[in-house]
Amino acid sequence: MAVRMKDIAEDLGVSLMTVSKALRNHSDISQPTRDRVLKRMRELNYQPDWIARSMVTRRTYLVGLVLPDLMHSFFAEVAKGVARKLQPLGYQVVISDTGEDGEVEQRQVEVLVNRKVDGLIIASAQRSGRLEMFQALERNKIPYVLIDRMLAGAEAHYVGVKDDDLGALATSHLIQQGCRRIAHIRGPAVATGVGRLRGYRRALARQGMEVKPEYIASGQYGDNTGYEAMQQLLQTNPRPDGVFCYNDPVAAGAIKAILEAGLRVPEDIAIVGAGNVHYSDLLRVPLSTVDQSSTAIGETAAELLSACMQSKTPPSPKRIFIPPRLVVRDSSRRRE
Amino acid sequence: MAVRMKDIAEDLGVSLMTVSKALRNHSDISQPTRDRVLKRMRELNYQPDWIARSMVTRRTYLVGLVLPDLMHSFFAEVAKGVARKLQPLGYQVVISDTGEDGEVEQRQVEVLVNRKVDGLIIASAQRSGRLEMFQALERNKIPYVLIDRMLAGAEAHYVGVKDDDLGALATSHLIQQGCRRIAHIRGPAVATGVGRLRGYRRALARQGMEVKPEYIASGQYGDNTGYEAMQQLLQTNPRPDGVFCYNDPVAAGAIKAILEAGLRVPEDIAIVGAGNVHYSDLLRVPLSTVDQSSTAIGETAAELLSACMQSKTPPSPKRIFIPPRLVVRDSSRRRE
DNA sequence: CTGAAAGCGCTAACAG
DNA sequence: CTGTTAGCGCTTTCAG
Repeated sequence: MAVRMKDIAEDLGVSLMTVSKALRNHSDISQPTRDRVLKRMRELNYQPDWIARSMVTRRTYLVGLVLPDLMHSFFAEVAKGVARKLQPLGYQVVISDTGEDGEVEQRQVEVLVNRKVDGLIIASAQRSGRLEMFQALERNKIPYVLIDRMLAGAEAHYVGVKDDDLGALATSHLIQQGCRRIAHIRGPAVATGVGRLRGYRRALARQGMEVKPEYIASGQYGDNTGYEAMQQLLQTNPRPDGVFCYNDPVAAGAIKAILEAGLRVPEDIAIVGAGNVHYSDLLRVPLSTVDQSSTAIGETAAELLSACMQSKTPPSPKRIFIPPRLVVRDSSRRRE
Repeated sequence: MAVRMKDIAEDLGVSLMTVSKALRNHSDISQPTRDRVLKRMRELNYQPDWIARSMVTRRTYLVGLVLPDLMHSFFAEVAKGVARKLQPLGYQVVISDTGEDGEVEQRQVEVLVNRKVDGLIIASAQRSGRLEMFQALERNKIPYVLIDRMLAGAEAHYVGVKDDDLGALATSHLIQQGCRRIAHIRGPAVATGVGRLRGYRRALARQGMEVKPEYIASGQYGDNTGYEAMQQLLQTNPRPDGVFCYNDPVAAGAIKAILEAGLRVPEDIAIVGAGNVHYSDLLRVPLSTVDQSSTAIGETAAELLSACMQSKTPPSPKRIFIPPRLVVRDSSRRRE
């Protein structure tokens, strides 16, 4: 069927080995022979069988990308960044959507490991402290890079923002806009959720403002949860005049709830999200948010992983922090 | 390193073949032996080496999913549907984002074919008439299913809506809402773009309404293009009172342009999009749209492909049409 | 510089 | 029912 090295070798009257070496630019082969072989390869449109090659080299040039939710455009953008960097190097990216479920994630990672991926990039849905999966990866010497969500205790490579800073940045902005009763719709119990909450607390504390428990509502990561959490916050008395939301979808849901209640954004309640999803600008009220440079995260993680896969000895864990960037749109603009 | 069949065989004092057969539930093996083998496999946590297996079976259990844009949540949803169906069958899905570029698509498909995927699901960015890629797939006997965008002339499996019907449905709805000057922001020159335009024309013709060339603006597939196309439409005189947009992102951009011009949606101009992206409900004006059952498309395509990959002889091309469903929200509601 | 030998881990085909 | 033989297409090792 397809052309094999053997065919080319016989065709040219050389040995199979000569062909193999010529293909891979091995040094111990004469220029004329190499040229002759390469020329014939091109003519016959020879394509190396990577399966056969993998069998002996034990490398697949497959990389797993494990994400909580592809529908969240933040992660779709990360995926683009990863693919853009890795494909030119000959890697194929296999995406796994875990649906923000730690158990599913563990199974998916196992599948990818059985698939013999050369490395993994993971935005983990593991609750903090659940390190088994990563320990297993280390035992098996499979290089991996965490993105977006750092795992306390994991001696792993990480690329993403410092969530404390992100939370503090968003919250401080609300304070500057004149908000005095600032609430937070918090995310899941992963690093991002926990860190942003911590940043929110830190910013309030720094201003000597009180952190009221009833002002911390539990959303998750989707717009429907933001909608519900906001309805709950609207019941408090006095109600908040500013809300920092875990992410943009949650913020979009929150805005919907506020408008339905007959209140105005930002006049009655100012809103800030996080993630800068690409449609933020098109929402009911254009959404203020904190940009995390999703594409850069993907690209940086890809570069880091590629370095790990190259080097024989695992490099010491690197943490690359991307500075969060405030993007002010209408949803929080109360002062000029 | 990892446990191999050979290890288990020696461990149990049977031949390698016995182990191999037991694993795959071959019939000619006694129940006791099978049990003994399987038990030991579990104990040693044996994982078959799929690369070695692929080498001889010539199947990789890899499926390529080729999409124009992962950021468009319609396609992200399709991807979820595909993965949900295919993963339980042991397939791994490899997603390729072509950026709506036919050339990139061709290269990506080539890469996937070299990767020896067992099959492909493609929402193609090829301009109509560009069939080479598909002919090559057929020559190589690689089963594939087209989704979302049918290709005229391709004798291929297809899952998606009839775009003519979709366009007619949206346009008729605008007519029913009392719009009399209906414009269209058209998409790229792929089946969806062409078909929706045709449906738009058909609906107008059926009502004896004139199709004015200046009412057909060329958007592409992103919100920025919708924004620009709408600005152009606003220059026409008289300006349209209803616009059917190629897809939801385009519609979102159009709404932005209208509001910025100081006009109201839907009172001055009613808008309908297509695709029912998940955030449609959260936009400036909640967006009326035509739902295409993205997840169902993904799942159905996956099932169809899986059938093709199973059967030895290629089944005759099947076309599965999913009925488009109108979702009316505020952006087009002018009458109760 | 070139090539022969050995084998990666598994399965298909057939022999006992 | 069990096992033997012969590869899949390639690379690694080592001898010419």
